Amino acid sequence: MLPTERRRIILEQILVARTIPLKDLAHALAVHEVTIRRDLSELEREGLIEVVRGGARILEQAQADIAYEMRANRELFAKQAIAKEAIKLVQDGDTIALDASTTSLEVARALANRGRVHVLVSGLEAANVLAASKTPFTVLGGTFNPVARGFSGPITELVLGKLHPDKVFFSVKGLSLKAGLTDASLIEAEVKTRLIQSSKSAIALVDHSKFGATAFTTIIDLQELDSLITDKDPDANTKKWLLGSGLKLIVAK
Amino acid sequence: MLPTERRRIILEQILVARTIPLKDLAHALAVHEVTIRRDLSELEREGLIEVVRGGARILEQAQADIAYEMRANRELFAKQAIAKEAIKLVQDGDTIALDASTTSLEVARALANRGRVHVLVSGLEAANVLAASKTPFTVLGGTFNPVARGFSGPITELVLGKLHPDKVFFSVKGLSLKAGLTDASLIEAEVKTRLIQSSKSAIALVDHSKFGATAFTTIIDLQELDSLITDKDPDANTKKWLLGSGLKLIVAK
DNA sequence: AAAGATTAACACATATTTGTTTATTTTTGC
DNA sequence: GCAAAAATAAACAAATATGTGTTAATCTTT
Repeated sequence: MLPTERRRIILEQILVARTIPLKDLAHALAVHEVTIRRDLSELEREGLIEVVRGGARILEQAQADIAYEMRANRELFAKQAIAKEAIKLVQDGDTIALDASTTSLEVARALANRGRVHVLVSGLEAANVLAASKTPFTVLGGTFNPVARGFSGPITELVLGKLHPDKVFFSVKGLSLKAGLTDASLIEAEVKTRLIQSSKSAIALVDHSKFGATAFTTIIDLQELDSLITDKDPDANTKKWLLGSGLKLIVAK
Repeated sequence: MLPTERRRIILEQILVARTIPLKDLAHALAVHEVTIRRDLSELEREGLIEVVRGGARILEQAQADIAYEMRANRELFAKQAIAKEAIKLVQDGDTIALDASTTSLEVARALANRGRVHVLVSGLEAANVLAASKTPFTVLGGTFNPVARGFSGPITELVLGKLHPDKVFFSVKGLSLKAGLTDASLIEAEVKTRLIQSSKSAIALVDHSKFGATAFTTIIDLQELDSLITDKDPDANTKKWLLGSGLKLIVAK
């Protein structure tokens, strides 16, 4: 195991437990206490945790970053498979809008260097990915939200009122029969709703871990959706409901 | 010399010469040809150059990135000194606008974690710096310009029409008696002009390497400027001209 | 075919990572 | 307060990884 990987695991552990004894880490990772101690100093130097006697604890200010990183890596394989299907829907000359989700980030990666498209992004990471490639893109603008690592708020709304992308790809926190497509934050959900309404075609990217989950607020009705891409077949009831609303269901393999 | 530094030098050489023989590099850097060869493979792997028989050549698509990096590092010390003076002008509760220049990037770094300010940025790098810190900020939005690594165009103008920051810090390409404050690109200059006009106070950041230079297009009249921060005393004539227009001249030491 | 360029294989020096041991500091129970 | 226990820090050593140069073999170009 690479030192980097070990440190990532340590961070994960600290994030869920908020505080963790050094001995537990040494035992769980089967390395010497001194090694863990050195890892913790390194993570402290990076400003992610605070070393305390007997172990370490999370720094409040680093929580958003770590949580984002974990979110981006969770079900990464599924997200990549979904992104691969997503870009099949993209045609030359299209203007593509992406929300600030980690699934859309994978779409941005897949879109990089594809050429002959213009991308509209609302997330900082997607902007960085596209800036490193040669894909032309426009940032929506707005106030930075450290949790979502995206831009939202009145400036974003202002810009969205003027733009009409051909296709919007977006992700959700939950997909359930009783609540539909839901998201965790009102402000982020508002951006998604606006994006969807201003675009000619809306495509939801929903990996299987979102099935059955209900988050805080509903984004849109299923009727407004054109396609839904996922990585596993949903259960029969959900499938029936999805297909019943007239959308195109794409299952990436 | 660190391998990284050697590779940076190689890139610089390739950028100016566009193509360079392997032997020249080996000789100039006083290392074995094999070492250069391995450096070149690494740079090729990173997508920055193409290895050809006898040496290497620049990849068109990487040119903007490398040029930006070089620009950001040129006169870095001067830029940092200027940024240090700049943040002395910032007061708690201020809304600060930054253009996409590499000097403003240093201001963003100096501003990070200062707290109690809201920053308005038009450059991607500054956004990344602020996102890593805890400083709240808003991105202007707009279409990404790979050369300036900033956002500009109609979307940016739209947003600027609505916002009125307390202070704007911006840099220029040239400062000369005959043309005033000038910049290289019309589109970028337009963003700067709008930024300056919408803000309550405009502060130019001009390191000494810009003295006497005239770039393509004039940004604003000196009269519209409140302060000018530089790192070396300009010549007597220029100084007289600057002070004569009623602005505050700050020389960082 | 000869010259030049590239690749591959090996060796050496240096840097990094990890564990062990020992000394020092901090905490805790009395 | 003091002594025992626990935690930390410092110094050293072994193992591994990385960077560099040498040599020899192979491939391109002219």
